[in-house]
Amino acid sequence: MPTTQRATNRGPAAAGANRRALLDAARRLFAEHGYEVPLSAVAREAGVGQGSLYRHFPGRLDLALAIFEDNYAELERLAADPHAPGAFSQLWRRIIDQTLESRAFVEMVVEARRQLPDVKVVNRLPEILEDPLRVAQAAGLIPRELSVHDLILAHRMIYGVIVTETDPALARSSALRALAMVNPALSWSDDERDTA
Amino acid sequence: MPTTQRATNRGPAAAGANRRALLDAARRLFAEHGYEVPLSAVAREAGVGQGSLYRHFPGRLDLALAIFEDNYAELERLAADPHAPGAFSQLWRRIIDQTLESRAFVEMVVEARRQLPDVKVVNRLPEILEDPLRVAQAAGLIPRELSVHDLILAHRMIYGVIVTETDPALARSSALRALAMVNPALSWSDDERDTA
Amino acid sequence: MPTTQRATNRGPAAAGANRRALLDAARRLFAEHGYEVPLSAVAREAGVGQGSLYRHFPGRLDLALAIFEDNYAELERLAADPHAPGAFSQLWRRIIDQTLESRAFVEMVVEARRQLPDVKVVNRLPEILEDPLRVAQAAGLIPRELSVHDLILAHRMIYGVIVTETDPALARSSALRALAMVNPALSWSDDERDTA
Amino acid sequence: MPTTQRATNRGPAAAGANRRALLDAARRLFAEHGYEVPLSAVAREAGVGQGSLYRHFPGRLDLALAIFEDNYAELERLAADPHAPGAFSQLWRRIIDQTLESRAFVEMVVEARRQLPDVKVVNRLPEILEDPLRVAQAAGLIPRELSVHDLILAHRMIYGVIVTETDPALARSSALRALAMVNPALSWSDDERDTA
DNA sequence: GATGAATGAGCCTTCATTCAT
DNA sequence: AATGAATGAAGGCTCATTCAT
Repeated sequence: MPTTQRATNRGPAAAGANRRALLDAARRLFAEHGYEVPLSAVAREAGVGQGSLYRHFPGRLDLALAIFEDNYAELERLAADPHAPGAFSQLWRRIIDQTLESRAFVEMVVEARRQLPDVKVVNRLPEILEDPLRVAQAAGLIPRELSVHDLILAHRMIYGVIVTETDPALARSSALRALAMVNPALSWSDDERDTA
Repeated sequence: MPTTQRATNRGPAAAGANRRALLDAARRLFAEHGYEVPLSAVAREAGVGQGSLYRHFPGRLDLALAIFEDNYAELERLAADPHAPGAFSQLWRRIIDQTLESRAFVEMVVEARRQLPDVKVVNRLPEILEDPLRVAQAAGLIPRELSVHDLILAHRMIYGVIVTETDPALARSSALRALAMVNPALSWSDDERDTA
Repeated sequence: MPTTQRATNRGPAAAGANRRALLDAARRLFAEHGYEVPLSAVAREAGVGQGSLYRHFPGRLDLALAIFEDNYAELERLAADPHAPGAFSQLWRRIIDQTLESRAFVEMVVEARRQLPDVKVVNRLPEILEDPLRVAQAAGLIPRELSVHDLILAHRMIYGVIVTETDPALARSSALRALAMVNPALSWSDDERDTA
Repeated sequence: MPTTQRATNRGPAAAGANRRALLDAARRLFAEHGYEVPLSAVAREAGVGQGSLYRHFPGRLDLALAIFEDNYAELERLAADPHAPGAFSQLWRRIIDQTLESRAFVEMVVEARRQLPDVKVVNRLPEILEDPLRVAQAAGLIPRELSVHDLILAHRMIYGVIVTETDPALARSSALRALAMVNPALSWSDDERDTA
């Protein structure tokens, strides 16, 4: 039961970089081929050995959760200063954009929930949205009747629109149209230059 | 996990019955375990040999499409008489209920779309909804500003809500809440006895 | 996720033959390379697909238990007629010979016991030996003071001798020497022609 | 499952200590989980880096041989003064006890022999036993007809008994019973306090 | 036609071994 | 000299698909 002769080994130095590469690869491949891509493909795409993938992320779910984590972290940065001008609007757009970027998200959420006994996959959006929403409502930018929970429900609805979109190129405009149906204040005209 | 245990080799006789059994089994297992259940499990659940499964449905997708077909057929029956009282309302509810019954639908649609070059998975809802909607609008039951495409978009939104619901028991009420957000005329109070 | 093109498929007819081929291959490879041989090697040696191996024997242990079973079955045949002349002596020799044939037996037993919660790997030797031993004692061939349990202990001792033998060619004579040490009535002179 | 948690990188200082820690860990894990425990587990249990394990012991076998070595060294200390009262008896008991302590010994021996062309795994028991045995025989404590080789054969028999024992708690008494069968002079009554 | 065993590609995972730090 | 991450071969297992009966 002997083993092998390897080629390159960039040593433990690559540890951090590998983790990042794996996350990026996973994000890319999940988006492109769905949540069920072979993990071996993720390792290959990341330019990393199978073993390293497993060291960093013992299971597919850990990869998914780490991506969630990243996304949440970005949103939390955006939500950190609720009084900045356009804080809510930027935050909300970013949430929708993240969803557009990862069509596989639904599958991930579904699977994550199927597999994790209970909490674990906490929805952190409520806390993230709370302050920015209040400020935006005080400024009259968002109708008072919209609660944080309404927004989260709206977000889930957008998931549905995105994931059922035949042509990826249309996903964004469909999502905006859907948002407008829910409440015009939650949508925006996407005139090519990402204007609000 | 077998639910429907058929007896033994019933010979060529059971030809038609097998098809039904397979569809039922697939519907059940897709709902319970997701679109990716082993096809062998479907055959087993149907009490049918592996080979028969393949004769009737050469691939997973064919199974999914046949289920779509069934659903559409049911809806078309409902839409056949647009002037029957409550025609639109019943049709619309059934659409939502079908969606609730098959949480795996999203995955199926997604996968079906990913794999089929183009058409093939035609969305037949537009024709189905057209007449009943017009009649309902004429009767003042549904606002004029809602187009067939709006309804289809709403349907896709409901997909999202259902599939992201943590607790299956809450799926229905979340869906209704979401519909109400889109347009109150599309929702209904679900007072336990499925009343409209 | 399509699959493959196979070469030969002798159909379900081969079912029984495959099982036998797998058992034979396992017996051979366990003996030659120890209990930890790759199961894939067993399948290859048996000229059978990986999947068939798993259908017949879901785990390594099932293979081991089936081999035990075979051995026991042979011994039970031998023990069936305790009054046949030389019944005990033949039975006892066969037990020792089986042990010589499968040096990997110790590992198997050890592993089987490590993995199976409790009983399951029943030692069937007591019942097998009981009647033949009594008859042999009545005939004055075996000393009265040897109980069935003593024989089983002796058998375990022989295991130890066989498995620790450096040169396989010496295993048999070492075992006989060991038996003679325990009790001369349990050994025999092995003058090339398997005489008792 | 870590038992011995060492602190952190203690630098080149701990050179010698590491070797000891590795041996202890290996002895423990071999006994607990069998000879095939992952070497990484040994390193972890020893609180030592993977690399250090390899520096000290290039392969699994080296670890096993070092353990043998330790055992032999202890026995040689005991055999150093054959005329001390009870020298043989203590030596013999210790041999049996060592065997009881490492049930994995059989596997190790078997594997060691399988892998090493020839000598290398020298059996040092003959020299160790020689003088103490002669003295004990002269004193009438051990029958003259027992040769050193008989003792070694008896030892191998005890291996078999120990390794096939289902319940580890019974291993010792089974071994003693077996020894008594071989020759009462080789056994002893183990009345709880390890008395001879 | 139905049946169910057979097949084997491919994925997940483990672990011996190397090597930058 | 120690550390621990990286590497990749290899083995276990699953499952889509075929095919003799």
